[in-house]
Amino acid sequence: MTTAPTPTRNRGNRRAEILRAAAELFAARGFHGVPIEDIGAAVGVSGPALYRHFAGKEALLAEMLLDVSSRLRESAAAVVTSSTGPAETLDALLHVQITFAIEQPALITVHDRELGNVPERERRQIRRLQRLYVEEWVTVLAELHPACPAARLRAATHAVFGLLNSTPHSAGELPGEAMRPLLHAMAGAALEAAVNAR
Amino acid sequence: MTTAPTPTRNRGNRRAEILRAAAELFAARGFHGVPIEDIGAAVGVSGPALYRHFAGKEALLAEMLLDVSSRLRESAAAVVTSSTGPAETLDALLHVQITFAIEQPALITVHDRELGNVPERERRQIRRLQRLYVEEWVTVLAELHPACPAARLRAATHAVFGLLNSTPHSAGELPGEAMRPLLHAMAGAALEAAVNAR
DNA sequence: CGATTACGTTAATGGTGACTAACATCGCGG
DNA sequence: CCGCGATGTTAGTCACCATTAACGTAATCG
Repeated sequence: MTTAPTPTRNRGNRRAEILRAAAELFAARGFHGVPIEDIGAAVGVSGPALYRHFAGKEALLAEMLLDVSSRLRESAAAVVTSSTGPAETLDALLHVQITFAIEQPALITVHDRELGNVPERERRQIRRLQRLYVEEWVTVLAELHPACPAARLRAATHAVFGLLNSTPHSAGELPGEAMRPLLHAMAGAALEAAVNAR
Repeated sequence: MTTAPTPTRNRGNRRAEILRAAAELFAARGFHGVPIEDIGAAVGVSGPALYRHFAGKEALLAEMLLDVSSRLRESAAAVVTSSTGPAETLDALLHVQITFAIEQPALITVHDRELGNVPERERRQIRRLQRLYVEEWVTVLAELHPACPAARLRAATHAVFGLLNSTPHSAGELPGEAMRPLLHAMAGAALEAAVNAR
């Protein structure tokens, strides 16, 4: 206990710690499979201490997913506004999503599994952010391939997300440094094919 | 008389019905999110009637996942043994997985989310089948591209599964008839790109 | 110094849900 | 006709778990 001279230095820290630990647990065992006591235990406090930081289990999940989806959406928006051309923008979007998938596999997993357990109100916000994120991709793709119908571009985008988010499954197969360019190449090729087929 | 008309026919029927309904529910709300009563209700019986057909909730899940993974593995094995060449085999494997993903999205979803809730014993069997299934893919890919390291092929295979299994997410976007060739083209291109490493 | 705030702790409490018991029904083979 | 196996039903039972109560402790601030 040598590292705690000032007990109050953990102001916003504990919250973040809890969110991180909960993400791992939810990803591994599912929202309903994780008792609140386990979340506490994972950060060194036990059980109902969580209620000092969150209104409840669902509120915790909601904040987690809202955070993820707004971070993704913001990154995408930033990339789009600061770009020089559609091809570069697409590359940058791929980079964003790949980085996220490789660095935060638990968050990605929870993000597309547990939306149904978020209370109605914030679920709508999250969905809105997700939709906006997808639309950033579709817009860029449409610029590159105006002839391709939007529905097809949307489906292709979802498929590419599936490809990139597979990272949690192939965790041990390849080192992260090899994974990144592999995913980039595969996703790029898949999009190219989606847009050209027939 | 081996074929009893009325009495024994419902036996296998009801079981299958339950498995089908449970798959939908598990896919939508997660294993722990579905009370056993809801499963019963979905097939018109109520609650504990399930125990006439399965040893328990986990046993039901186990049977479901075992069935999926052995069906996939068997289809793959059949395709491999009856094929004329590696390129055609790969096409046939793609066909198998795409058909499954499009026709049984709920099963696919549950299959890669809920393995953790299967009791140890049958979890091992399921994992074995999954591994064998992946190895069919890797073997064929290795024949086509002997220079590519197996680990890379495995990672690429998982990524392609992620792409193909994204179907549940992009459900409404495109009609199934358009979805099939799109997925095939994207997956093929992604594999091609994966294998042409730098 | 109080007092308030921030954070934890350990006991209830209440609801939910898996599983079991006790009790029908019904189609059949003897 | 009788027993019986297959299949359901409805009422427990018993754990588990989210949430709340009631109760410390320590630091900040007036």
